[in-house]
Amino acid sequence: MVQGTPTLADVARAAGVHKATASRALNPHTRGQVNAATASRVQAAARKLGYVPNSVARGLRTRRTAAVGVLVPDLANPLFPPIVRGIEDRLASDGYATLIASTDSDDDRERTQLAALEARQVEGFIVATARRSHPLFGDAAARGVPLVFVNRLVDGLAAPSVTADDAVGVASAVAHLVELEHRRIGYLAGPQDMSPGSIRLAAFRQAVSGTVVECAAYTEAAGLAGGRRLLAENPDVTGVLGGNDLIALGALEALAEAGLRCPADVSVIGFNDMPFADRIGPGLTTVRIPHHDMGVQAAELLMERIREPAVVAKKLLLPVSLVVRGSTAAAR
Amino acid sequence: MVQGTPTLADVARAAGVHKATASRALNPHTRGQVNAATASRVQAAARKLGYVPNSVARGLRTRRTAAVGVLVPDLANPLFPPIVRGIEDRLASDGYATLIASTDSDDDRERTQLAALEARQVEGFIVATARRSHPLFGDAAARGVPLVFVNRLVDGLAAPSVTADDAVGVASAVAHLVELEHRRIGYLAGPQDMSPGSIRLAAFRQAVSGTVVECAAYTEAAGLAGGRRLLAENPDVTGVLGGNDLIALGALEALAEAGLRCPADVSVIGFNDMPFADRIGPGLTTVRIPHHDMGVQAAELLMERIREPAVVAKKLLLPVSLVVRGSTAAAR
DNA sequence: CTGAAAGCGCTTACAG
DNA sequence: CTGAAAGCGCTTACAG
Repeated sequence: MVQGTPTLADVARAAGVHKATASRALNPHTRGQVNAATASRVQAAARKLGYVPNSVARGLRTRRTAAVGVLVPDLANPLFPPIVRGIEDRLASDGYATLIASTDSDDDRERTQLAALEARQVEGFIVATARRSHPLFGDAAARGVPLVFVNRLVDGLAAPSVTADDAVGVASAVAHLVELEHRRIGYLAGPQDMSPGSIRLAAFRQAVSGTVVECAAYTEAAGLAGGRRLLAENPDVTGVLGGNDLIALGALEALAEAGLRCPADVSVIGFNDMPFADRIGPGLTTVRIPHHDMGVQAAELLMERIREPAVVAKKLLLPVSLVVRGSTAAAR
Repeated sequence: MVQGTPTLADVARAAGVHKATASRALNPHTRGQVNAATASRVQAAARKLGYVPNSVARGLRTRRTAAVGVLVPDLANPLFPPIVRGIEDRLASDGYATLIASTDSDDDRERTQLAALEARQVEGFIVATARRSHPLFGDAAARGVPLVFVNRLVDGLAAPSVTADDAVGVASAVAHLVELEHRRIGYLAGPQDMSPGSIRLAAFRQAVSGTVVECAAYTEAAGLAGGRRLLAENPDVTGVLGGNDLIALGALEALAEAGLRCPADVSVIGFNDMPFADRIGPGLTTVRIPHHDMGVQAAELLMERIREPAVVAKKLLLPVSLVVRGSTAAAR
């Protein structure tokens, strides 16, 4: 009598075969090794008993858990959910599970979470938390842990990555402002210790000469503080580019504080096209990055890496597009 | 010579003890059974080798994987990330991993994802996808799978759950409109096959008599369609309550289409206080639910359930609060 | 306090 | 084509 969840041994007994045979009959890869009649007998027994293979046992035996760890700074940050959703979709299509961990960009939590997920024998990681100089992930890569970075790059590390084409994004945002005859353009840069911050800033400097203020974080609060500083340093500015949408939102607040209207007095552009950017203020003009697809591609790259660890690491730059909304208008 | 990741056997060899002893020395629960000197020798060896226990092997042996499955309709829906973040935080503090799956409220995907996570031997589920009548989860509960519902209830199921106090939320929203002297109030109800939809609608009906339009989904598009219908049926309406924030956003669009201003002509209230509700339109007045805490409490309840499966199921109603912003004003 | 053995549920060379 | 055996890396009664 079978009780609890049935095991392979139960199925084998019910079908009158050895459990090795039952295993072969049930696994699509090995089904060909089994007599067709036997195989269907086993399958019938499995169905009848409601047998579901125990993934933990299989994972221990095969050393393949079909699970992947995803490290994000904060799942509640609107940038990440669509990326994670893309990851999840791609992984699920290969039967892989998504283990998610928010690190709050805290070194200790990062280390702990990475270790905990490694202990669970995940087959690889998708990392959205990396700073430009980040020994933790350099070490992991060196240890041979399959790793793909998404929306982030680590300096000097030849690991696969999927990022948006930040440089083109900034260039097209600046071009848009220039076309609207803005001549005094300010940039509220994001933190320079993460790759998007430095890449976008470099692109801004290459595109135009303007006042640059570095914000302490990719947050509204930091954008507000940065916006105040920008207006203090350069009160005549007519166009402001934010390092991301949240910084741009903070900039909108700084403008309002200063009694300036957007876009009548000052145009503002964000970056990322986060959810509801179209509904905020006059509608935020921003650079759209393909969030969901970034997740999908990152998962795809990781699957490749897991299959072929030796293959050369690809760095994917996904195309961006400027989305023009109400926050930009001709210079006054 | 040890190569690859060290196992318990490697540690035992290095410390000159049997692996059973090594296991006991390394596990806080059993450390007391081991001579203190031996224990520290083992721990030193483990540290030196960089030993990390293999969770998969442990899980197979102990039947406890320290992993939990979380089922959401769509992680990219702004309602869920803060809840999931709360879940994750609470689970991580007990060393539990969070396995996340988006189901798109599709029956097949739900079934598949549930089965896949069960096959991975997760110890329980937190379910945010449940409809009021949902045999899948009724069956799972009957099978003895530990289950906690969050933001959703299943009719007639005595499973633990964490929901916001929807009835009080709607009552306070209506009271706010009434206080502002609104007399013609409309309600854009969410889908009635999910518990928040029916609970909120019942609360609305109890609070006031007004025009009710049922929206097909908790989306902006459905809110727009519903808003149009509401204005067609009741052009004099001065106060609109949305079944959630997204529906309220759609209502704002419907008003704009009809040439009505918010709040000058019509006041609008949402539900949930999703991220950036304060930045949308005139600032959305809405009922705040404690997203993060709902996640934390749901995880807490699940941990209890896993520890004590027989204990009576608690249903937690978390307090809500009306957040008054620019989208509501005195009736014209 | 420690060791030897069994076993969690699978898969997979190895024989036959 | 099928079976018997070993083993993935742990934990835990059972002896001693």
